[in-house]
Amino acid sequence: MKQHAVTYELIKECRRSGARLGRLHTPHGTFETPMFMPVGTQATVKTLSPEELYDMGSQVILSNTYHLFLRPGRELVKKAGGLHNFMNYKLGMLTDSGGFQVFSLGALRKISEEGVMFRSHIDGSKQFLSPEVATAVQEDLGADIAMAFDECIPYPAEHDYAKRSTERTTSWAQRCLAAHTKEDQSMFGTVQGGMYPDLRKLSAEQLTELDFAGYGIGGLSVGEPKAMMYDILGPTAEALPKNKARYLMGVGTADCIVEAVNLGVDMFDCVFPTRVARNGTAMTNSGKLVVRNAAYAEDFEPIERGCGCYTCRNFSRAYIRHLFKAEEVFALRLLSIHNLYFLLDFTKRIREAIMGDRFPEFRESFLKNYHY
RNA sequence: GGAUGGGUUCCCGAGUGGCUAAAGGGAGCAGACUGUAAAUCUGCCGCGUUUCGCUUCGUUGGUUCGAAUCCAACCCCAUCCA
Repeated sequence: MKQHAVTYELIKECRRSGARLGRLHTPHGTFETPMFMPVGTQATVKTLSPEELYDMGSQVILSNTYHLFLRPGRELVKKAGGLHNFMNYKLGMLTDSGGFQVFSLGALRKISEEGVMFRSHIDGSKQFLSPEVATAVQEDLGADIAMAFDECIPYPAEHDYAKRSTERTTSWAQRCLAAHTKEDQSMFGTVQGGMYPDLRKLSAEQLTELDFAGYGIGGLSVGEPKAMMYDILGPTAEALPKNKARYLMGVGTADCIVEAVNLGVDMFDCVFPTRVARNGTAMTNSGKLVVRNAAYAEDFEPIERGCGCYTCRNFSRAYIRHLFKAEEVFALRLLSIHNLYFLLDFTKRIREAIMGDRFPEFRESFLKNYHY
């Protein structure tokens, strides 16, 4: 077994659920799990400064290989001294491999065993991403964690296709590891397998053998019912080694996070809080609140009473709604701050609950009060 | 006082005899958003008992099988002339 630059330390397991309390040791610090990672696709968490992220308790953040590869390009980021220097974020960083773009840019791409041909959504030019290219680009970007290049398939998908795709993800994972040389960076593999338990199990086993530093669970929350996601997630997480971090990719919302923690997941990322914020929706302990709606025109309460975020400490629903109606950019910032704070604080409360041996109670009371 | 242009659904604005409850935009209202092609997208937007009925295009009256569209008078608005 090789020495990884990023390691997971299991601190405590909940005795009445799958929840785990842990620490992620990285070249840029040690971080606590379960953890939510804000997404900064293009080397910026949209609308926010690094200082604002630190203030809300942000630990590891995400950036995206595909997007930075297209613009500004790997050479430029490398010349800048890597992503940390380029965007001046001093804590943990993870780059997604571009595997999700294989899914989300479905109309603009062609997959082969060798890799994926993309038609750039920016200028239409042809671009090629393979396990080797994605790994090399991620080494140039220099995040603490690089993700193996995978294929994220849509839901629904035929078993036959899911099987071939899962096998491809495994062979791509091998190629990624073989190509990876950067010593102060670790690589996580990504489990696929669609909504098929047999494929999930196979994928988890094959990737575990490859001894990645941690494991992403991909291909979930792509449109399937939540119950199905949990059904797949539980066994998948269980099939992964206990001494490695488990990262449910692309999730999400508070209810999904608490359920996934319950099933043994340690890390999360999602565009949901920031995207939804820019579209006028706030996340709260009782579910979403569309602050843009007329109901809040004269509501001078904060988004959520008792919330410690900058937005809630200083501004009312009525004010934020006004900013949205007037299309003022401050509105986007205020809700982005609140939503990220909410999830970061939420995972903190989850950690405290696990530590205090009351995670099942925490989960139950949270879900009871939460409206979808 | 005279001349010309004009008054269209919350606003702007198209429409000049039937295919018009009336284009398009704005405003308003609501919904969606889960490893970011997203400060985006979608729907509603005269009223109602909603595959049908009713009311509406400055006002009143008229022509016509049929009028926002044609005619008359009147009331407003804009510009110009006195």
